[in-house]
Amino acid sequence: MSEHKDFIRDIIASDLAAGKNEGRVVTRFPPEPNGYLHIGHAKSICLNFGVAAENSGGVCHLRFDDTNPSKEEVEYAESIMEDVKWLGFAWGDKLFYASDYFERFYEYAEQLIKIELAYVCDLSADEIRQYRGTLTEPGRDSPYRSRSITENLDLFRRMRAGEFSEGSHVLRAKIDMASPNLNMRDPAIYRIKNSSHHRTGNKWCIYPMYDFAHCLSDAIEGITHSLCTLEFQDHRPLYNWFLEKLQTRHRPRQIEFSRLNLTYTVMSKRKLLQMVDEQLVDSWDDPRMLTISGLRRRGCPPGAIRAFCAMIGISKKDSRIDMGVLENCMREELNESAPRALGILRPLKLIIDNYPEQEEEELEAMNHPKKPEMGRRMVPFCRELYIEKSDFLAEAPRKFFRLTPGREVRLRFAYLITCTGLEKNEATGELEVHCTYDPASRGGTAPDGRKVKGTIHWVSARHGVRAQVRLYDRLFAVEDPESGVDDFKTHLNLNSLEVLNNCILEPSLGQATAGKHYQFERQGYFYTDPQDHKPGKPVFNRTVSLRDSWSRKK
RNA sequence: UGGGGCGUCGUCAAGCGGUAAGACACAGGCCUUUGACGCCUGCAUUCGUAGGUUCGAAUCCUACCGCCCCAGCCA
Repeated sequence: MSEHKDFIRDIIASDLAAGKNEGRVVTRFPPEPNGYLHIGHAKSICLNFGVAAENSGGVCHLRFDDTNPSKEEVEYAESIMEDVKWLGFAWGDKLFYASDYFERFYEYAEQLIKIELAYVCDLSADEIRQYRGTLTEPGRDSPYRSRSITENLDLFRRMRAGEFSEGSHVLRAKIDMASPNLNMRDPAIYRIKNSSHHRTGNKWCIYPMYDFAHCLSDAIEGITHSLCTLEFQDHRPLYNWFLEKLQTRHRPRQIEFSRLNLTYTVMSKRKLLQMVDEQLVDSWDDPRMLTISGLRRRGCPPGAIRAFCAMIGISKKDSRIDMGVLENCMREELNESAPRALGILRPLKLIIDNYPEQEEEELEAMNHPKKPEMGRRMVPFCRELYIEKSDFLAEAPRKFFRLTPGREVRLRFAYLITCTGLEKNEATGELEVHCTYDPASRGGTAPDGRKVKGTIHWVSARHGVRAQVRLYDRLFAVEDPESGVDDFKTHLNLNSLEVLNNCILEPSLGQATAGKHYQFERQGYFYTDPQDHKPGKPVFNRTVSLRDSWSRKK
């Protein structure tokens, strides 16, 4: 559990100390089911569910903010529930839908009309915009602003009854057309929409706007602290206005914090949707996407996302967090939990000239260098192996601790070998590295105790299994794809996906099941693709590479 | 030029009048059968700028500068 203190937790603690809300702490995570959740939502989920969990008796509701049927779908609602669960949070029986309150919202709206604080306006959308004024000029009252209560009630009821066409009428709050806060210039609170709703079907043809529905939903559920992002700061006066005028029993307190931004990616649902629609990525769960489902498919453990959210904190400052922070959280968790294995991404044949042609043996390997309880396994060894292309250099600098003619290295868990040269196989045209091994060094240490700095990984050519490995990189080539005048898509990293089809893995991985994490030693963390991987037909996604101070130095 | 916010290390972020936490990144070193992991060391005389109050200011006051959000019948 995060022990992090931030200004929101401070406020909640002091509200509690002041005896507010009868000591209750009730938060809510209120997604609109119009897209998939991304890591920005995870920040909010961790905050809301986290705050509830940290306070005894605290509760966090999951509430779908489904007031705009033209954008919402059950598919999205289902994915959202799956994602929240996967992240490790439980809402128990506190699952709500704003649409379940439609009748109550309607009653509240009539009440507002009866106290002369709402009116039906016949202006068109365009006219309303013109009447609203600008940032520096006040707006003008709508000619329909002074309709009588009876007339408003009649009109509003006929709106509900479906007597009017979309756009012809709207119910507005009567506040102040001269307010410096544009949200207070008689905002629309109900509009006519002839679309069928994913939960209420065709029961309604008028739907409440966010500003009206959200505060009331919070009040109905007895939310104590309504946490949202910075862009809603200007809506807070409106939020409070509705609750005060309607004299609701509960008066939740809205508190805003800054959204999450990460380098080399975009975060808005709109842009993610665009990437999916324009097939710049495969789908919402493309492992390159920072959607929860994309991260999951990539192999990011939920705990890494929680650790990340705890690490970045909560504040009101606009920020853009380095993608490296997220990657590091993945490494940190996977380092603890992922069993090790040997796998060659870009194979290069290695022939041990003094190893008998027909001989084979099994060598013991640890599944985790620091956790003996994770066990050991046997890996087959023979005369011909595959090693990583990048582990051989015909002409190497002094600091290159890998294979190069004349130099000795260790084959992980196996033997010390000395490279004798590189040759081209006349028959196959394949490049082959040749070496000799020291039979006395079985296991990887020489009896004479000589030091060998380099250790490389390998897979038996005779026993290894072929696999597809997908390497993912950041989706965008620049830190902030949204800055500047260009369309964000012009900054796409064209090499964000590399598919390797000739990878050779140690045989034990051939039978791995889908949805399993491994560390391929010296390379990174890999995850058997939940959809495409089958035992016998392995497909691995690279979740994140290992840190590599060697390549960074170069 | 209206209103609402925000400005502390490269990036996040503590600090709430008593003399700049921590994390990530970065740089060295140690360890090492993963150039991984781990461990150690270093890394803001300074808190957007300029004044002021005070024995004392990142914290209080004033002015200025910069960045973000708002003119949906989206959320």
